[in-house]
Amino acid sequence: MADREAKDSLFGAFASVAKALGNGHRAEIVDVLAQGERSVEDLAGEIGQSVANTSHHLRLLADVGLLQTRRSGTHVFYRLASDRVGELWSALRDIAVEHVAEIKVLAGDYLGDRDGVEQITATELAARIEKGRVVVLDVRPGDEYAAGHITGARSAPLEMLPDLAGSLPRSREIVAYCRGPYCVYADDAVRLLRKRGLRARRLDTGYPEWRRAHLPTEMDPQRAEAAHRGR
Amino acid sequence: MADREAKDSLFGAFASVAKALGNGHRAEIVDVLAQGERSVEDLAGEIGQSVANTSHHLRLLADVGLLQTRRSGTHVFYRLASDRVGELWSALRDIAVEHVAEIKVLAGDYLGDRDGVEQITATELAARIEKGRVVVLDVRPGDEYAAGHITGARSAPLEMLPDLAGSLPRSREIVAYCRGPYCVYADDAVRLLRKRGLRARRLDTGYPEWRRAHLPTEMDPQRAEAAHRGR
DNA sequence: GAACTGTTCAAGTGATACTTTGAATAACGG
DNA sequence: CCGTTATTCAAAGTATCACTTGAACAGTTC
Repeated sequence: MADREAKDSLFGAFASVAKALGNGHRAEIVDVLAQGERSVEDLAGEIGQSVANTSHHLRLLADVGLLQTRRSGTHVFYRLASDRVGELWSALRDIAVEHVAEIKVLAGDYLGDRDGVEQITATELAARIEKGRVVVLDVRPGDEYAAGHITGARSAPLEMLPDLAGSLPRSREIVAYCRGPYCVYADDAVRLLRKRGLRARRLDTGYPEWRRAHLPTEMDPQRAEAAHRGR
Repeated sequence: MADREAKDSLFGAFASVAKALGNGHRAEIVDVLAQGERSVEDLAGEIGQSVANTSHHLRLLADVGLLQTRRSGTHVFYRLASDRVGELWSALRDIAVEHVAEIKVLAGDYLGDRDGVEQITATELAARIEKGRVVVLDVRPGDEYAAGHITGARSAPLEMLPDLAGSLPRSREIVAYCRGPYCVYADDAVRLLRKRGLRARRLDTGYPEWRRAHLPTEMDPQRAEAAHRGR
């Protein structure tokens, strides 16, 4: 059939998008960008690569349409092209966990022992927030909190958590959350808090999943205004 | 940080799943398997590759956990590891279309001119079926129909459509569907039927999407029994 | 055991992927 | 305009990997 060639080209184009995600560093970039936009320099630090190399990977992702850019002064900010890209990444990650036995081992190596770190689902947490019976801690870096967080959550970056721990109520349950299911911040936070005798659990997912599920979020007033102007 | 290495390994493993989808032939295989299980030989014909090469690609997909196999006599049947894999593929395809301008061109090259091929959404079709005001035609090959189809649909493989066309009511609207949005069968069917003066449209997606949306489906009684035994 | 189907192996082929380097470009502050 | 800072580009280095084929091998059925 003469269509063969056209069909191969079409499916080759579909595949090129998958190929863009088929590299560990680029996967990590997408994972970080699911939190919100970031500068090249920022991302380079986050993934432990040179700026030039990071820029290279970013360009590749942008070329297949997964990322978009915005220039602000001397900085260039990259962001996911749409929420659907974040969903795609989540789906890929979940399927990998579900079907690749090896990943459970690797996740264990990275996250450390999760014994003693109890989890809570997003729907359950949402219900508890409604009833006002829980303190929610956002343990991501401060600027990620400012860019958007679970409504009512308090910012508690890991470095500041030891200082904050004293002011937390012993009577109420504490739930920490961070970037996603494969982010260590919340685990570290829960371990620290439990060591101090507080009742702490972690959200089983992270902020991007929460937001995409249309659960209540809010952002730093300044940011909200800026985002509004950007529309 | 010592975690760097562990993190790279973890994200590398996530990326390996994406890499498996990052090849045109493998993408096509997944697309075909979304209709139901297939033998190696069958798939080789479908994607226009040698059996050896197809087996190779299938093994790669199975190794990252996206496919599973079943042996029946001398044949080995491959299938998607779960519905979620089909969803992942759909999501990838949709994002590619949404963000890669080039794909619209390639799709046009493959599908031909879609002028005159009106579409109908799944929800709209479901509503019309309820009211009994529409004839639904499954224009995929007969065995795909047997493996599962839209409830009430009539099997009308493209080769047999010219013979069947005469028996279709001129008073009612006809909707043809096939494997998915990038499958040409339904387009060809609609063009043929319209040429004969019938009112025909195509479903904008395909059978896999319909089933995953939990809209009503049924299967060949024999198949249903076999599937039941397999549980 | 003959026929059929699928897998594996070894080998050929061709190229691609990733990273670094150094220079170029762009925007800003003064 | 100039120096500074941030990012991108082009090129080269490095390593290796991806894809396909043909033939041998293995499991199943008749």
